[in-house]
Amino acid sequence: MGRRSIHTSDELRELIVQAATDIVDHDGLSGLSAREIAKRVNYSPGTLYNVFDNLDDLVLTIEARLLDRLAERLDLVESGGTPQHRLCRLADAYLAFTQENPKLWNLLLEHRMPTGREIPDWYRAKLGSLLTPLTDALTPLLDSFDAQEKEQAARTLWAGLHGITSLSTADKLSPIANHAAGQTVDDFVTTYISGLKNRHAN
Amino acid sequence: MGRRSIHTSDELRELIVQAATDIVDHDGLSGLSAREIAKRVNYSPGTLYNVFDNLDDLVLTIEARLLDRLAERLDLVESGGTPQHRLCRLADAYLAFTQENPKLWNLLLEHRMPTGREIPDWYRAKLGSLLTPLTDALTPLLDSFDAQEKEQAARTLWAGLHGITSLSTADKLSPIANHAAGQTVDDFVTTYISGLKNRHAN
DNA sequence: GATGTATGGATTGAGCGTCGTCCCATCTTT
DNA sequence: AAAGATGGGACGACGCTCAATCCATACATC
Repeated sequence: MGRRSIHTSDELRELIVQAATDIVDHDGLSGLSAREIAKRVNYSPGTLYNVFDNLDDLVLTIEARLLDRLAERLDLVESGGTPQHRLCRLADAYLAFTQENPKLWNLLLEHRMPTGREIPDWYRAKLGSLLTPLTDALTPLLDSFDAQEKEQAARTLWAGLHGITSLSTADKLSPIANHAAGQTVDDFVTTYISGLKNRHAN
Repeated sequence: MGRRSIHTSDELRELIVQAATDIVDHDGLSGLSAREIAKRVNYSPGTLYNVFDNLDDLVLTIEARLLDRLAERLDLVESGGTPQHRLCRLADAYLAFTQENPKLWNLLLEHRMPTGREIPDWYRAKLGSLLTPLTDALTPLLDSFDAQEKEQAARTLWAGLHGITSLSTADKLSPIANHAAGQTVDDFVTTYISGLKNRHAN
Protein backbone atom coordinates (compact mmCIF):
# COMPACT_ATOMS: atom_id res chain seq x y z
CA MET A 1 0.00 0.00 0.00
CA GLY A 2 2.16 2.78 -1.20
CA ARG A 3 1.78 6.20 0.35
CA ARG A 4 3.69 8.95 -1.24
CA SER A 5 2.57 11.66 1.05
CA ILE A 6 4.34 13.71 3.64
CA HIS A 7 0.99 14.03 5.38
CA THR A 8 -1.39 11.40 6.56
CA SER A 9 -4.87 11.53 5.19
CA ASP A 10 -6.10 13.17 8.38
CA GLU A 11 -3.37 15.77 8.32
CA LEU A 12 -4.14 16.55 4.73
CA ARG A 13 -7.80 16.89 5.55
CA GLU A 14 -6.86 19.29 8.31
CA LEU A 15 -4.64 21.35 6.05
CA ILE A 16 -7.37 21.65 3.46
CA VAL A 17 -10.04 22.65 5.94
CA GLN A 18 -7.71 25.24 7.46
CA ALA A 19 -6.76 26.75 4.12
CA ALA A 20 -10.37 26.84 3.00
CA THR A 21 -11.46 28.42 6.27
CA ASP A 22 -8.78 31.08 5.90
CA ILE A 23 -9.95 31.88 2.40
CA VAL A 24 -13.59 32.23 3.40
CA ASP A 25 -12.70 34.22 6.50
CA HIS A 26 -10.76 36.63 4.34
CA ASP A 27 -12.59 36.72 1.02
CA GLY A 28 -15.96 35.13 1.61
CA LEU A 29 -17.49 32.19 -0.19
CA SER A 30 -16.91 33.80 -3.58
CA GLY A 31 -13.16 33.67 -3.02
CA LEU A 32 -13.18 29.93 -2.44
CA SER A 33 -12.12 27.64 -5.26
CA ALA A 34 -10.58 24.21 -5.49
CA ARG A 35 -7.56 25.61 -7.30
CA GLU A 36 -6.92 28.30 -4.72
CA ILE A 37 -7.11 25.81 -1.87
CA ALA A 38 -4.78 23.44 -3.72
CA LYS A 39 -2.28 26.22 -4.28
CA ARG A 40 -2.21 27.08 -0.59
CA VAL A 41 -1.65 23.52 0.60
CA ASN A 42 0.78 22.70 -2.23
CA TYR A 43 -1.27 19.92 -3.68
CA SER A 44 -3.03 19.61 -6.99
CA PRO A 45 -6.76 20.28 -7.27
CA GLY A 46 -7.41 16.63 -7.96
CA THR A 47 -6.07 15.64 -4.56
CA LEU A 48 -8.87 17.50 -2.81
CA TYR A 49 -11.26 14.96 -4.26
CA ASN A 50 -9.50 12.10 -2.51
CA VAL A 51 -10.39 13.74 0.78
CA PHE A 52 -13.75 15.34 0.07
CA ASP A 53 -16.54 14.26 -2.25
CA ASN A 54 -16.85 17.76 -3.60
CA LEU A 55 -16.57 21.38 -2.55
CA ASP A 56 -19.97 21.39 -0.87
CA ASP A 57 -18.81 18.57 1.32
CA LEU A 58 -15.81 20.67 2.32
CA VAL A 59 -17.93 23.75 2.91
CA LEU A 60 -20.23 21.73 5.14
CA THR A 61 -17.19 20.72 7.18
CA ILE A 62 -16.17 24.34 7.60
CA GLU A 63 -19.68 25.19 8.70
CA ALA A 64 -19.78 22.32 11.17
CA ARG A 65 -16.59 23.54 12.82
CA LEU A 66 -18.03 27.01 13.03
CA LEU A 67 -21.09 25.62 14.78
CA ASP A 68 -18.81 23.74 17.16
CA ARG A 69 -16.97 26.93 18.00
CA LEU A 70 -20.26 28.69 18.60
CA ALA A 71 -21.39 25.90 20.90
CA GLU A 72 -18.15 26.14 22.88
CA ARG A 73 -18.64 29.85 23.14
CA LEU A 74 -22.12 29.45 24.53
CA ASP A 75 -20.79 26.93 27.04
CA LEU A 76 -18.49 29.60 28.45
CA VAL A 77 -21.37 31.87 29.41
CA GLU A 78 -21.56 32.01 33.20
CA SER A 79 -24.57 30.49 34.76
CA GLY A 80 -25.23 32.99 37.57
CA GLY A 81 -27.91 35.63 37.82
CA THR A 82 -31.58 35.54 37.02
CA PRO A 83 -32.78 33.39 34.16
CA GLN A 84 -33.58 36.51 32.16
CA HIS A 85 -30.11 37.83 32.70
CA ARG A 86 -28.59 34.54 31.74
CA LEU A 87 -30.63 34.37 28.56
CA CYS A 88 -29.53 37.86 27.65
CA ARG A 89 -25.91 36.89 28.12
CA LEU A 90 -26.39 33.80 25.99
CA ALA A 91 -27.98 35.87 23.25
CA ASP A 92 -25.24 38.48 23.47
CA ALA A 93 -22.60 35.78 23.18
CA TYR A 94 -24.36 34.40 20.14
CA LEU A 95 -24.47 37.79 18.49
CA ALA A 96 -20.89 38.59 19.43
CA PHE A 97 -19.68 35.36 17.88
CA THR A 98 -21.41 36.07 14.59
CA GLN A 99 -20.03 39.59 14.52
CA GLU A 100 -16.50 38.43 15.23
CA ASN A 101 -16.70 36.03 12.29
CA PRO A 102 -18.82 37.87 9.78
CA LYS A 103 -17.49 36.23 6.63
CA LEU A 104 -17.72 32.75 8.07
CA TRP A 105 -21.19 33.39 9.45
CA ASN A 106 -22.17 34.66 6.06
CA LEU A 107 -21.02 31.36 4.63
CA LEU A 108 -23.58 29.65 6.81
CA LEU A 109 -26.30 31.94 5.52
CA GLU A 110 -25.56 32.05 1.82
CA HIS A 111 -24.32 28.57 1.08
CA ARG A 112 -26.88 26.11 -0.28
CA MET A 113 -26.61 22.48 -1.14
CA PRO A 114 -26.99 21.80 -4.87
CA THR A 115 -30.35 20.31 -5.78
CA GLY A 116 -30.37 16.62 -5.18
CA ARG A 117 -27.64 16.59 -2.57
CA GLU A 118 -29.00 16.27 0.90
CA ILE A 119 -27.88 17.84 4.14
CA PRO A 120 -26.30 15.04 6.17
CA ASP A 121 -27.90 14.00 9.44
CA TRP A 122 -24.84 14.80 11.56
CA TYR A 123 -25.11 18.37 10.37
CA ARG A 124 -28.79 18.63 11.26
CA ALA A 125 -28.02 17.14 14.66
CA LYS A 126 -25.28 19.66 15.28
CA LEU A 127 -27.66 22.47 14.45
CA GLY A 128 -30.33 21.08 16.69
CA SER A 129 -27.98 20.77 19.62
CA LEU A 130 -27.49 24.52 19.59
CA LEU A 131 -31.00 24.74 20.97
CA THR A 132 -30.20 23.03 24.26
CA PRO A 133 -28.39 25.90 26.01
CA LEU A 134 -31.44 28.02 25.24
CA THR A 135 -33.94 25.48 26.49
CA ASP A 136 -31.87 24.90 29.63
CA ALA A 137 -31.73 28.56 30.43
CA LEU A 138 -35.41 28.86 29.69
CA THR A 139 -36.73 26.03 31.89
CA PRO A 140 -36.55 27.80 35.26
CA LEU A 141 -38.86 30.44 33.82
CA LEU A 142 -41.45 28.05 32.48
CA ASP A 143 -42.61 26.00 35.42
CA SER A 144 -46.24 26.34 34.55
CA PHE A 145 -45.71 25.52 30.86
CA ASP A 146 -46.28 22.16 29.29
CA ALA A 147 -43.58 20.49 27.24
CA GLN A 148 -44.94 21.70 23.94
CA GLU A 149 -45.03 25.31 25.09
CA LYS A 150 -41.45 25.09 26.31
CA GLU A 151 -40.27 23.72 23.03
CA GLN A 152 -42.15 26.37 21.15
CA ALA A 153 -40.64 29.14 23.25
CA ALA A 154 -37.13 27.85 22.62
CA ARG A 155 -37.80 27.64 18.90
CA THR A 156 -39.14 31.16 18.82
CA LEU A 157 -36.14 32.48 20.72
CA TRP A 158 -33.78 30.70 18.42
CA ALA A 159 -35.53 31.93 15.29
CA GLY A 160 -35.59 35.49 16.56
CA LEU A 161 -31.90 35.44 17.36
CA HIS A 162 -31.21 33.97 13.98
CA GLY A 163 -33.14 36.78 12.36
CA ILE A 164 -31.30 39.51 14.20
CA THR A 165 -27.85 38.06 13.63
CA SER A 166 -28.42 37.39 9.97
CA LEU A 167 -29.72 40.89 9.39
CA SER A 168 -26.67 42.19 11.15
CA THR A 169 -24.28 40.05 9.10
CA ALA A 170 -25.76 40.11 5.61
CA ASP A 171 -25.72 43.79 4.85
CA LYS A 172 -27.89 43.15 1.84
CA LEU A 173 -30.94 42.87 4.06
CA SER A 174 -30.27 45.42 6.70
CA PRO A 175 -30.92 49.01 5.93
CA ILE A 176 -32.62 48.60 9.27
CA ALA A 177 -31.00 46.53 11.92
CA ASN A 178 -27.33 46.95 11.21
CA HIS A 179 -26.44 49.33 13.98
CA ALA A 180 -27.28 48.44 17.49
CA ALA A 181 -27.95 44.80 16.85
CA GLY A 182 -27.03 44.27 20.49
CA GLN A 183 -29.82 46.58 21.48
CA THR A 184 -32.24 44.65 19.32
CA VAL A 185 -31.12 41.36 20.85
CA ASP A 186 -31.67 42.62 24.36
CA ASP A 187 -35.00 44.16 23.49
CA PHE A 188 -36.11 40.94 21.89
CA VAL A 189 -35.03 38.63 24.70
CA THR A 190 -36.28 40.70 27.60
CA THR A 191 -39.55 41.65 25.96
CA TYR A 192 -40.31 38.15 24.75
CA ILE A 193 -39.57 36.70 28.17
CA SER A 194 -41.68 39.36 29.78
CA GLY A 195 -44.48 38.28 27.48
CA LEU A 196 -43.98 34.64 28.42
CA LYS A 197 -44.46 35.51 32.07
CA ASN A 198 -47.79 37.07 31.26
CA ARG A 199 -49.18 33.95 29.77
CA HIS A 200 -50.16 32.07 32.89
CA ALA A 201 -50.48 35.09 35.12
CA ASN A 202 -53.98 36.07 34.10
CA MET B 1 -31.10 54.75 -36.21
CA GLY B 2 -31.61 51.20 -37.19
CA ARG B 3 -33.34 48.85 -34.81
CA ARG B 4 -33.37 45.29 -35.83
CA SER B 5 -35.45 44.12 -32.99
CA ILE B 6 -38.97 42.91 -32.76
CA HIS B 7 -39.03 44.19 -29.20
CA THR B 8 -38.40 47.61 -27.76
CA SER B 9 -35.71 47.90 -25.16
CA ASP B 10 -38.34 47.91 -22.42
CA GLU B 11 -40.09 44.87 -23.79
CA LEU B 12 -36.81 43.04 -24.02
CA ARG B 13 -36.00 43.96 -20.44
CA GLU B 14 -39.36 42.60 -19.43
CA LEU B 15 -38.85 39.36 -21.32
CA ILE B 16 -35.49 38.83 -19.69
CA VAL B 17 -36.73 39.51 -16.18
CA GLN B 18 -39.66 37.18 -16.72
CA ALA B 19 -37.52 34.35 -18.06
CA ALA B 20 -35.00 34.76 -15.27
CA THR B 21 -37.74 34.82 -12.64
CA ASP B 22 -39.21 31.64 -14.09
CA ILE B 23 -35.84 29.93 -13.93
CA VAL B 24 -35.22 30.91 -10.32
CA ASP B 25 -38.77 30.03 -9.32
CA HIS B 26 -38.29 26.58 -10.81
CA ASP B 27 -34.62 25.75 -10.27
CA GLY B 28 -33.31 28.23 -7.76
CA LEU B 29 -30.40 30.61 -8.14
CA SER B 30 -28.07 27.80 -9.13
CA GLY B 31 -30.12 27.17 -12.27
CA LEU B 32 -29.75 30.75 -13.44
CA SER B 33 -27.23 31.51 -16.16
CA ALA B 34 -26.91 34.09 -18.89
CA ARG B 35 -26.90 31.40 -21.52
CA GLU B 36 -30.08 29.77 -20.23
CA ILE B 37 -31.91 33.09 -20.09
CA ALA B 38 -30.75 33.93 -23.60
CA LYS B 39 -31.98 30.60 -24.89
CA ARG B 40 -35.43 31.17 -23.43
CA VAL B 41 -35.89 34.64 -24.87
CA ASN B 42 -34.29 33.73 -28.20
CA TYR B 43 -31.48 36.21 -27.97
CA SER B 44 -27.78 35.72 -27.67
CA PRO B 45 -26.09 35.94 -24.27
CA GLY B 46 -24.37 39.16 -25.27
CA THR B 47 -27.68 40.96 -25.67
CA LEU B 48 -28.42 40.63 -21.96
CA TYR B 49 -25.52 42.95 -21.33
CA ASN B 50 -27.09 45.73 -23.35
CA VAL B 51 -29.99 45.70 -20.93
CA PHE B 52 -28.29 44.85 -17.62
CA ASP B 53 -24.82 45.69 -16.38
CA ASN B 54 -24.33 42.12 -15.22
CA LEU B 55 -26.23 39.20 -13.76
CA ASP B 56 -26.20 40.65 -10.26
CA ASP B 57 -27.95 43.69 -11.61
CA LEU B 58 -30.61 41.43 -13.09
CA VAL B 59 -30.94 39.42 -9.90
CA LEU B 60 -31.42 42.62 -7.93
CA THR B 61 -34.27 43.51 -10.27
CA ILE B 62 -35.92 40.16 -9.65
CA GLU B 63 -35.56 40.67 -5.93
CA ALA B 64 -36.99 44.17 -6.10
CA ARG B 65 -40.09 42.90 -7.87
CA LEU B 66 -40.47 40.21 -5.26
CA LEU B 67 -40.35 42.84 -2.53
CA ASP B 68 -42.96 44.84 -4.41
CA ARG B 69 -45.23 41.85 -4.55
CA LEU B 70 -44.74 41.30 -0.83
CA ALA B 71 -45.59 44.92 -0.12
CA GLU B 72 -48.78 44.64 -2.18
CA ARG B 73 -49.66 41.53 -0.28
CA LEU B 74 -49.26 43.25 3.04
CA ASP B 75 -51.41 46.10 1.80
CA LEU B 76 -54.26 43.68 1.25
CA VAL B 77 -54.40 42.70 4.92
CA GLU B 78 -57.62 44.03 6.39
CA SER B 79 -57.29 46.70 8.98
CA GLY B 80 -60.04 45.66 11.38
CA GLY B 81 -59.73 44.02 14.78
CA THR B 82 -57.43 44.67 17.68
CA PRO B 83 -53.88 45.83 16.95
CA GLN B 84 -52.60 42.47 18.15
CA HIS B 85 -54.88 40.65 15.80
CA ARG B 86 -53.92 42.91 12.94
CA LEU B 87 -50.21 42.36 13.60
CA CYS B 88 -50.75 38.62 13.62
CA ARG B 89 -52.50 38.80 10.29
CA LEU B 90 -49.68 40.91 8.85
CA ALA B 91 -47.12 38.42 10.08
CA ASP B 92 -49.12 35.50 8.75
CA ALA B 93 -49.38 37.17 5.36
CA TYR B 94 -45.64 37.72 5.35
CA LEU B 95 -44.97 34.09 6.16
CA ALA B 96 -47.52 32.85 3.66
CA PHE B 97 -45.94 34.88 0.91
CA THR B 98 -42.50 33.47 1.57
CA GLN B 99 -43.87 29.94 1.66
CA GLU B 100 -45.74 30.38 -1.59
CA ASN B 101 -42.53 31.50 -3.28
CA PRO B 102 -39.85 29.45 -1.57
CA LYS B 103 -37.30 29.45 -4.39
CA LEU B 104 -37.65 33.16 -5.00
CA TRP B 105 -37.50 33.96 -1.31
CA ASN B 106 -34.41 31.82 -1.08
CA LEU B 107 -32.88 33.98 -3.79
CA LEU B 108 -33.28 36.95 -1.49
CA LEU B 109 -31.53 35.08 1.30
CA GLU B 110 -28.65 33.46 -0.52
CA HIS B 111 -27.71 35.98 -3.15
CA ARG B 112 -24.82 38.31 -2.29
CA MET B 113 -23.32 41.20 -4.16
CA PRO B 114 -19.74 40.55 -5.30
CA THR B 115 -17.17 42.38 -3.27
CA GLY B 116 -16.80 45.91 -4.46
CA ARG B 117 -20.27 46.22 -5.96
CA GLU B 118 -22.61 48.10 -3.72
CA ILE B 119 -26.29 47.60 -3.04
CA PRO B 120 -28.08 50.47 -4.76
CA ASP B 121 -29.99 52.99 -2.68
CA TRP B 122 -33.33 52.31 -4.32
CA TYR B 123 -33.04 48.74 -3.16
CA ARG B 124 -32.29 49.72 0.41
CA ALA B 125 -35.21 52.12 0.32
CA LYS B 126 -37.54 49.41 -0.91
CA LEU B 127 -36.45 47.16 1.93
CA GLY B 128 -36.88 49.90 4.47
CA SER B 129 -40.38 50.67 3.29
CA LEU B 130 -41.47 47.17 4.24
CA LEU B 131 -41.19 48.32 7.83
CA THR B 132 -43.97 50.88 7.60
CA PRO B 133 -46.96 48.52 7.68
CA LEU B 134 -45.47 47.05 10.84
CA THR B 135 -44.86 50.38 12.50
CA ASP B 136 -48.34 51.57 11.53
CA ALA B 137 -49.99 48.53 13.03
CA LEU B 138 -47.82 48.90 16.09
CA THR B 139 -48.46 52.54 16.91
CA PRO B 140 -51.88 52.17 18.55
CA LEU B 141 -50.26 49.82 21.05
CA LEU B 142 -47.41 52.09 21.96
CA ASP B 143 -48.95 55.31 23.19
CA SER B 144 -46.70 55.55 26.19
CA PHE B 145 -43.55 54.80 24.19
CA ASP B 146 -41.14 57.38 22.92
CA ALA B 147 -40.11 57.46 19.29
CA GLN B 148 -36.96 55.48 19.83
CA GLU B 149 -38.78 52.69 21.60
CA LYS B 150 -41.35 52.49 18.83
CA GLU B 151 -38.68 52.22 16.20
CA GLN B 152 -36.87 49.59 18.19
CA ALA B 153 -40.02 47.51 18.59
CA ALA B 154 -40.67 47.60 14.85
CA ARG B 155 -37.10 46.58 14.12
CA THR B 156 -37.30 43.69 16.55
CA LEU B 157 -40.56 42.49 15.08
CA TRP B 158 -39.15 42.68 11.58
CA ALA B 159 -35.98 40.85 12.52
CA GLY B 160 -37.92 38.14 14.32
CA LEU B 161 -40.20 37.59 11.37
CA HIS B 162 -37.22 37.50 9.09
CA GLY B 163 -35.65 34.84 11.27
CA ILE B 164 -38.69 32.63 11.29
CA THR B 165 -39.35 32.90 7.58
CA SER B 166 -35.76 32.30 6.60
CA LEU B 167 -35.53 29.24 8.82
CA SER B 168 -38.70 27.99 7.24
CA THR B 169 -37.45 28.60 3.70
CA ALA B 170 -33.78 27.64 3.82
CA ASP B 171 -34.02 24.04 4.86
CA LYS B 172 -30.32 24.01 5.52
CA LEU B 173 -30.86 25.85 8.79
CA SER B 174 -34.07 24.35 10.02
CA PRO B 175 -33.99 20.99 11.61
CA ILE B 176 -36.01 22.98 14.08
CA ALA B 177 -38.53 25.43 12.83
CA ASN B 178 -39.61 23.90 9.58
CA HIS B 179 -42.94 22.53 10.66
CA ALA B 180 -45.40 24.84 12.20
CA ALA B 181 -43.71 28.05 11.20
CA GLY B 182 -47.12 29.64 11.41
CA GLN B 183 -47.34 28.60 15.04
CA THR B 184 -43.95 30.13 15.70
CA VAL B 185 -44.98 33.37 14.02
CA ASP B 186 -48.09 33.66 16.13
CA ASP B 187 -46.25 32.75 19.31
CA PHE B 188 -43.62 35.33 18.56
CA VAL B 189 -45.96 38.18 17.70
CA THR B 190 -48.45 37.69 20.51
CA THR B 191 -45.83 37.01 23.16
CA TYR B 192 -43.61 39.89 22.12
CA ILE B 193 -46.55 42.28 22.07
CA SER B 194 -47.67 40.99 25.41
CA GLY B 195 -44.20 41.80 26.69
CA LEU B 196 -44.36 45.28 25.24
CA LYS B 197 -47.53 45.96 27.18
CA ASN B 198 -45.78 45.07 30.38
CA ARG B 199 -43.12 47.66 29.94
CA HIS B 200 -44.93 50.76 31.14
CA ALA B 201 -47.44 48.94 33.26
CA ASN B 202 -45.27 48.62 36.35
C1' DG C 1 -42.93 58.36 -55.75
C1' DA C 2 -39.27 55.23 -56.42
C1' DT C 3 -34.69 53.88 -55.76
C1' DG C 4 -30.19 53.82 -53.87
C1' DT C 5 -27.06 54.62 -50.09
C1' DA C 6 -25.05 56.09 -45.73
C1' DT C 7 -25.76 55.93 -40.75
C1' DG C 8 -25.48 53.99 -36.37
C1' DG C 9 -27.71 51.51 -32.72
C1' DA C 10 -28.96 46.51 -32.04
C1' DT C 11 -27.32 41.94 -32.15
C1' DT C 12 -24.37 38.14 -32.63
C1' DG C 13 -21.21 34.64 -31.33
C1' DA C 14 -16.51 33.45 -30.96
C1' DG C 15 -13.27 33.93 -27.45
C1' DC C 16 -11.03 34.79 -22.76
C1' DG C 17 -10.26 33.39 -18.27
C1' DT C 18 -12.25 30.79 -14.64
C1' DC C 19 -14.81 27.32 -12.43
C1' DG C 20 -15.92 22.19 -10.44
C1' DT C 21 -14.91 17.80 -11.47
C1' DC C 22 -12.97 13.71 -13.64
C1' DC C 23 -9.54 10.43 -14.96
C1' DC C 24 -5.44 8.15 -16.07
C1' DA C 25 -0.59 8.17 -16.34
C1' DT C 26 2.84 8.44 -13.01
C1' DC C 27 5.15 8.13 -8.70
C1' DT C 28 6.33 5.97 -4.25
C1' DT C 29 6.06 2.97 -0.65
C1' DT C 30 5.18 -1.67 0.80
C1' DA D 1 5.05 -6.47 -8.73
C1' DA D 2 1.13 -4.33 -6.32
C1' DA D 3 -1.65 -0.68 -5.03
C1' DG D 4 -2.79 3.58 -3.04
C1' DA D 5 -1.53 8.66 -3.53
C1' DT D 6 -0.73 12.32 -6.64
C1' DG D 7 -0.34 15.45 -10.65
C1' DG D 8 -2.14 17.79 -14.17
C1' DG D 9 -4.43 17.90 -18.47
C1' DA D 10 -9.17 17.75 -20.26
C1' DC D 11 -14.21 18.65 -20.39
C1' DG D 12 -18.19 21.28 -20.25
C1' DA D 13 -20.22 25.32 -18.34
C1' DC D 14 -19.82 29.73 -16.45
C1' DG D 15 -19.75 35.44 -16.68
C1' DC D 16 -18.52 38.68 -19.56
C1' DT D 17 -16.31 41.27 -23.70
C1' DC D 18 -15.88 43.08 -28.25
C1' DA D 19 -15.09 43.24 -33.21
C1' DA D 20 -17.96 42.10 -36.87
C1' DT D 21 -22.39 42.06 -38.80
C1' DC D 22 -27.08 43.31 -39.54
C1' DC D 23 -31.00 46.20 -40.70
C1' DA D 24 -34.52 50.02 -39.86
C1' DT D 25 -34.29 54.44 -40.60
C1' DA D 26 -32.80 59.09 -42.76
C1' DC D 27 -31.35 61.23 -46.48
C1' DA D 28 -29.93 61.88 -51.46
C1' DT D 29 -30.75 61.15 -56.08
C1' DC D 30 -33.44 60.45 -60.03
